[in-house]
Amino acid sequence: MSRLLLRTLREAPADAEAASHRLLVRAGYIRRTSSGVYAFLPLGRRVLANVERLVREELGGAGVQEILLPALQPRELWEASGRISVYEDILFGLEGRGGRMVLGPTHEELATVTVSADVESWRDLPVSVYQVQTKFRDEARPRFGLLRGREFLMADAYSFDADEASMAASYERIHAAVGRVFDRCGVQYRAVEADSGGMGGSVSHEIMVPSPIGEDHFAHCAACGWAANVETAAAGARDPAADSAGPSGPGGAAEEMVLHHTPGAPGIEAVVEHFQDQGLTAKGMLKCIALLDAHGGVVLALVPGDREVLVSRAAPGGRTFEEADFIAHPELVKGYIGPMGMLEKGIRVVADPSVGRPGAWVTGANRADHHVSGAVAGRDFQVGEWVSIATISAGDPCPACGGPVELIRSVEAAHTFQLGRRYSDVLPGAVFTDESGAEAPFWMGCYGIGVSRLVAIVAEATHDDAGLSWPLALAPYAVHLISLGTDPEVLEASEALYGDLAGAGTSVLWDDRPVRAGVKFADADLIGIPAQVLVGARGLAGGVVEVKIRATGERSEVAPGELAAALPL
RNA sequence: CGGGGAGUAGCGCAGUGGUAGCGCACCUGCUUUGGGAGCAGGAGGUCGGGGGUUCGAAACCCCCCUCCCCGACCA
Repeated sequence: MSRLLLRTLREAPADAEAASHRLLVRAGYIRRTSSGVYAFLPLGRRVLANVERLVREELGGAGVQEILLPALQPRELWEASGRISVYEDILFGLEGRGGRMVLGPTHEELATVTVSADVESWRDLPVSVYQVQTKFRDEARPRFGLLRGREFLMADAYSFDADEASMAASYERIHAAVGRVFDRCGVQYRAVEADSGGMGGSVSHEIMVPSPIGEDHFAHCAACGWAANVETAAAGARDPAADSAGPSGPGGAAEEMVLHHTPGAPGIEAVVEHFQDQGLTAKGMLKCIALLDAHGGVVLALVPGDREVLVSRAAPGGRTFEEADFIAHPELVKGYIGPMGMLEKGIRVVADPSVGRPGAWVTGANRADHHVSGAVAGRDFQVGEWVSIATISAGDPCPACGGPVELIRSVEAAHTFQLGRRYSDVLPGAVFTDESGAEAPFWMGCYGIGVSRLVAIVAEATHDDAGLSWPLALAPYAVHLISLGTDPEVLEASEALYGDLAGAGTSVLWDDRPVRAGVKFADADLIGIPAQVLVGARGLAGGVVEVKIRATGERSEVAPGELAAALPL
């Protein structure tokens, strides 16, 4: 340890917010070099290598073959797959001699063309590959140290199959292997239904680790175990009485709609404020969101004012209106949209079932600075399609069993996708010859594990006030051997123990520094190696050394000869 | 991208126009030595960069860069 590139800090950098970030920096595992970019120092590198080892053992054990794709990718490949527009904002671009290049934010395109070059026949399938690679994403806001960086390490796997059923089987097998990586890290996690987002495909799951610093939420049903990311989970059918029970505000019992002048009040909050003395809450507002579907058609999505619209359900492949879209569609007045007459104008009106509850709504009047009250579905406006498009909230019924769901803050640790033919359909040569002799595109899956992120997740989950506390599987060393004092007898005994342990294949960090005991204790707790072995003159006089288990603080005294048996290895 | 804040020694910070400082860390010596020691001495700075105001700028003004926070966005 006296020669290790390591300096612990008593104070954390001011910019470190998360405990994992502060401690990893203080304990000398990582150091920031620019926003969202970190250097791994010797201790950090060893933890990272341990995550990689688990990944290799589990994915390799599931029959996935390790490859290494370039980080440097031709921009053309992204243009060919059509993902350039989705990823443009976060791509690091470069000018190269051979044309424009990008630093890969992910590797679906490259994996597809690389594997397809060597797979010609259905006889070669299924096949799957993985790599552990640095990804580059110019994140708008890097955060929490290793948790969200602009450069980070990911293990990404890709499966190739001849048909959909086979793809699903590969997906099951590899998804299970991904789960085992997390089992071995000792973190609590849950696989939840997820949105395919920019990746494409249909079925998708995220491995979510509950954490107070998580940036995502998932909905979870304790009764049946159903779980889904709130970005994809639609609220289940609710008791209409529950939704209409709240005050519906002005015009609640009106026979007809009433026009109100509501100057400068776009948005739910402003309108609720305007009518607050009449008891209006967001639940009594009808939220109307203008969307463009995948073909450029206008969709008006209706949900109660206290909910958000799930764009991926209301208009699959579509997006919300931007400024230019409002200019192109003057009948939709930004901030004052109402559903009245929209269906008749040929606009698709999609409403969440909860919009059909009894009672009237307050909503936009399709006229600047005006809202209406007393709007009733079926009487004052028509709905074309009833689809569950409202976000789920805590307490909503579970879509699977009807029990109440809870929302859990969490970190996305891995994400897996059944991609189908999203990439093989559009990239050149991503075909094989099937049993009938015809050319067919691959059925693919992809699987990403945030390797460097996992280091932060585990640090976050296992630390205490004194510092880090690694599970054995990820610890930079298994044993922290601490020599107390400079007594030659102590150093001699320490060196002998070091030799015994190392000889038996145990990784040992030996604190042979000529510093005071207190400094060593504090550093050892900060660094968080699972077992500490204390060698001091006091113990040696009685023929023993001390063992301290970092996670529990449990201490015991053993004879040096019996040390190996006393350690949790 | 919008709003807010911050850049002074490796880390944490003070410094309202007149010789650039403190704590931790670092180097030397002595004492100390089982939970972040004490004393003495020492080294380390383009005060983020550029321009301006001034006899004089770390400080005041302008531009730029970097970093952080809230939001928007996002496998």
